[in-house]
Amino acid sequence: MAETPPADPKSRGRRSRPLRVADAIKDWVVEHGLQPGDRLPGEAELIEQFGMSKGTIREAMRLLQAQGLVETKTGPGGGSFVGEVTRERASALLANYFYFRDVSINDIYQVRIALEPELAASLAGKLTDAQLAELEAIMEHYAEPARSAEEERQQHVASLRFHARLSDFGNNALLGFFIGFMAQILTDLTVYKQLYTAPNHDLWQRGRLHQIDLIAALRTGDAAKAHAVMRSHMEMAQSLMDIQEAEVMKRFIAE
Amino acid sequence: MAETPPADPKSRGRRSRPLRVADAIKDWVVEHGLQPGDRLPGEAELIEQFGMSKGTIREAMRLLQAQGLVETKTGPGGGSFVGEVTRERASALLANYFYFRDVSINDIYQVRIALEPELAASLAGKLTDAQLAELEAIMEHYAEPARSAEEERQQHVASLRFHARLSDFGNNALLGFFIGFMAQILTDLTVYKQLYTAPNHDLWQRGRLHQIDLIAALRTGDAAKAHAVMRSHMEMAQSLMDIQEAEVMKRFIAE
DNA sequence: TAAGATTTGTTCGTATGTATC
DNA sequence: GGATACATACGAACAAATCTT
Repeated sequence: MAETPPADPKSRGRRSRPLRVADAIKDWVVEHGLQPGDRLPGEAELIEQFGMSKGTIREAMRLLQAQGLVETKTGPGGGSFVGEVTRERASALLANYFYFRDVSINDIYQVRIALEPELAASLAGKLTDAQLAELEAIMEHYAEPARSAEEERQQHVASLRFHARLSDFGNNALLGFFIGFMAQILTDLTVYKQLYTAPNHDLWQRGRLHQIDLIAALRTGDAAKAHAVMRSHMEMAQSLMDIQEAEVMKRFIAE
Repeated sequence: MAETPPADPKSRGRRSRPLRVADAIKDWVVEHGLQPGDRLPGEAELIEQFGMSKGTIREAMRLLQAQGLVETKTGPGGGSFVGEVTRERASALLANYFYFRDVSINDIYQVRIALEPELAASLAGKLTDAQLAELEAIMEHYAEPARSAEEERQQHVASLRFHARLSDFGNNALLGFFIGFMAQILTDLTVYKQLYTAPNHDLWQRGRLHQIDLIAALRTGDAAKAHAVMRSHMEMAQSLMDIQEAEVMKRFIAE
């Protein structure tokens, strides 16, 4: 695991005890190659090992818990365990980074336009029938044009889920996370703000046709076609959002 | 800010007190629109406000500290302050997500190939003379071919810094973070493992020419050229790494 | 169902460390 | 250097959760 950078670089030597204990435990996990679910020493043992008080040890565990690196359970058989950082938590922690930074919808789409076609192309011909069926099932949520702002919003969330699922199907965890993260941000935004409140039959139809073409290209394994269709789809979505220069990501997320 | 998702979704109601306090403080920060550096209530005040013990409050602060959301200082005028999540910390937290997942060098390059040309194109004609000069200064670190494995490694780190700086110059914080994150991962990898240990004069020359062409295109504002050159550069780098199917990101990073 | 064992969760009082004035 | 205002750390006790019998 990576060392947590100190907030103040000059405070190298005078890091607090919980911080040092947390680092030591991380190193210990790495050196012993512990896997998610593996047990960590209990509070009592750590108190003895480090020669520190219970409170200090517990603060160290909270530091690790907030990062998703450990989970604790009470009761017999309980204790602290190595945790696998979930996608949700990683998204939440990363979203905090952008909280005080200005990220516009256009910024998000600049990245989506570059990444999503790449994903689509790499997935062409690689999806199972079950996966294709799942994508088609999601599309059923917007088989009919929306009749209200609320329905429009629900459909937009569903279409973002389409992209998030697609990103799960690849075998590139990095690409999958980046795409899923952006879908998550846009979803939160859709739910919180009154974005996408104007049902537009024409755009609905074109967006749906895009996805139908995309599924077809994915099924037949036409990577170039999948890339082109996804690119058109993204560009259309971007122009749709272009008006919305709202601020984005004005919330936190973490444990 | 975003709520920290519980490790176990079913444990909605029985979240521990430090967790609930941390969430309450986050909400309080958001609702009051506090900015980085703004003061949070002191321990004593929080103890009274929440009606909880000092230990519980402190554990809550550790949860927030690990996420980079607060910083604490001792002494008069000290206390807890709203913190801005640094790029380093966000990178570290995100790297933890990938610790137990397999991310290959090829995976990283699939994303780089999609993103870096996009960045280069969007920056064409937008850089100041000072920024261009800084990039050229970095290139000086590999003006001559490496004569040893160690020099080769240093040059590779420097060339990654080139890309990281370039990503800082854009005004898209999202794109900048993604690119900088990948450069960071590759840098750590270069330092830790014996990657890039075979000096290769031919590849060194081609890589350097790429960057010279890139600078020229950025200066003249030729977006298409910048895109193409960066794409070639990335593809060459990828083929260079292709042999290295080593596992990546086998370390943690956080506070 | 109930009791007991185990482990984390929480409190309180006190003392120490640290930075500012 | 001393006083002040904070966070930091310790220790003992008790509470709550959960597994086993």
